[in-house]
Amino acid sequence: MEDFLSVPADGEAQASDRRQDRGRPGLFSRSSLDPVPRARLDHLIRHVELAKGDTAVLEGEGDPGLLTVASGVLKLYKELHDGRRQVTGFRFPGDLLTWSLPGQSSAVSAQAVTDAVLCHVDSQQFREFSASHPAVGGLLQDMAAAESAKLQAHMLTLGRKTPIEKLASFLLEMLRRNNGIGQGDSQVNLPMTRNDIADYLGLETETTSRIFTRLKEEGILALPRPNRVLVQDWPALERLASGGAMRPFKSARGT
Amino acid sequence: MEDFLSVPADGEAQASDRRQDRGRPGLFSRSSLDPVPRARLDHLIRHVELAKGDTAVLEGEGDPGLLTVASGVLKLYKELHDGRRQVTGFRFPGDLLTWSLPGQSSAVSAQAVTDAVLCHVDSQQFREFSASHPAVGGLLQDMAAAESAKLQAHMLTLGRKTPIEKLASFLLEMLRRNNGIGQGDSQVNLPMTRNDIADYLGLETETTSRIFTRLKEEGILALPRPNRVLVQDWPALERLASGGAMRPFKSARGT
DNA sequence: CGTCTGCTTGAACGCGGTCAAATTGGGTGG
DNA sequence: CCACCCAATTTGACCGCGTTCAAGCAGACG
Repeated sequence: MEDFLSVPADGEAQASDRRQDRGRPGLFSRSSLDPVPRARLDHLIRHVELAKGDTAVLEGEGDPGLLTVASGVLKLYKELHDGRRQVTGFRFPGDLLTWSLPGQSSAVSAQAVTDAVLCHVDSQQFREFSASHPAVGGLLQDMAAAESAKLQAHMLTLGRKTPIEKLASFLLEMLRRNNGIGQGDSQVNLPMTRNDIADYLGLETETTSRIFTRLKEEGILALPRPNRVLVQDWPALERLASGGAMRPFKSARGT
Repeated sequence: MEDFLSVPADGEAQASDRRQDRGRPGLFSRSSLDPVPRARLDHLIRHVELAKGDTAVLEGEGDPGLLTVASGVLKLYKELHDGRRQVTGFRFPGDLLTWSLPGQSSAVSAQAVTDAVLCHVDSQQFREFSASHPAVGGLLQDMAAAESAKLQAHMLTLGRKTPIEKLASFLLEMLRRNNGIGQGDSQVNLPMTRNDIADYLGLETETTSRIFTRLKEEGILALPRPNRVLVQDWPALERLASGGAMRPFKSARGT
């Protein structure tokens, strides 16, 4: 049970993201759980190592079971026949990746954005386990409720926000994610490509790029390198994310 | 415990939708559950009657508990400060409306599209109950997984489909919903307004209306009355919904 | 019969998509 | 260490679709 600690250094997140990543690769590592059920649960876990770009789950392929992220970053997505792609979310260490019902196939695909390690429990085994450990079932319920809230918040973003508001919302999401985890507060490393971000926000890559540029010009953020974001005007960013105006696209290079 | 049967006739759905609606107003009425836990569970239920337009849950207001739909139709939605609205889903008899964690406030609002009756269980009581009845907890897990799959499918629609594809997807969703429940197969009554549909699909009312018209002109469906849809070219509709072309908006009145 | 709400239709505009090309930067091998 | 290469990002120019603004229309109800 100590072998989880042999988690490989995460390929992409290197420079900046290796705080929490190593920490506790157990199943619900972020959650409180009594030692006894925790130990029993750990027996059911199998670890899965992924290289950047590897597919962890493929939509329609049967019963991926319960998967959580031990280290690295993954993206969840769905595709249309002609290749149009919607990224439904990014998952970080400690997050629930997916869970399926015994015998059901997966509703989404998941791909590694960086090298990653997952924790896997067979869905049938988990079902049985949670039946005898109500706290664990409750934990999944909690995570499912949080998941549902997140998905719905993102639906508002997808359906009703302007591109600028979308990107602002996305950046805040990422920023908040590692404020809680420490680091220099108003900077993030974005391990995903502009294309991934675009697919997450229902935009095109070019649009996403242009808006990064615009936010930089407005002095709202700085981009030392494309993947490194540094917030310089929090209030402005938050105003944007919640629908607070600014002319829709170009023009008004506000100094 | 027999008093649930006093379910009021559902206001809007009158003409066509009153099959299943009366039936079994219990909590997980559509699901298999042993008689004993079922009876115990029923003790915790309180029924809530809503008139068309009533608000059942308001985003941010605390702990709505576990709510399911006994009869009628509801919409779930989120709003931006300036009034932009995203309908995240419609809920029909037998559906889970929302569930919250003890003490957590709701992530979405819910409003009655028609007169409706809900089943309500306090979240704390439900938590305790499901701890001693694993099957019930599992049921919620199942519904949560189905919920998550639905939300993600709709994210693909919102972010990546064209307006025509969006409407086609929506119509198929509604059609399938009452094919399983019986009725004349290729017709549905849409209890929600064009505006609700638009807010569900991330479009404007006018666009939605124009596309209805276009689908009618193409001979794909008929609209005896605005709220009554009759499918005439099922394959075409399915082709559209899954991303199968047709010039994006006007032109090409294909006879 | 009048009013009101929801639906439909029309016309014009402008944002974001699309196509195309330049530029950057990270990684590799000489 | 530098030169090179390829993928990712950025920038530019143009165009079309969906929104926006503005009337008409139809059915439901008092």
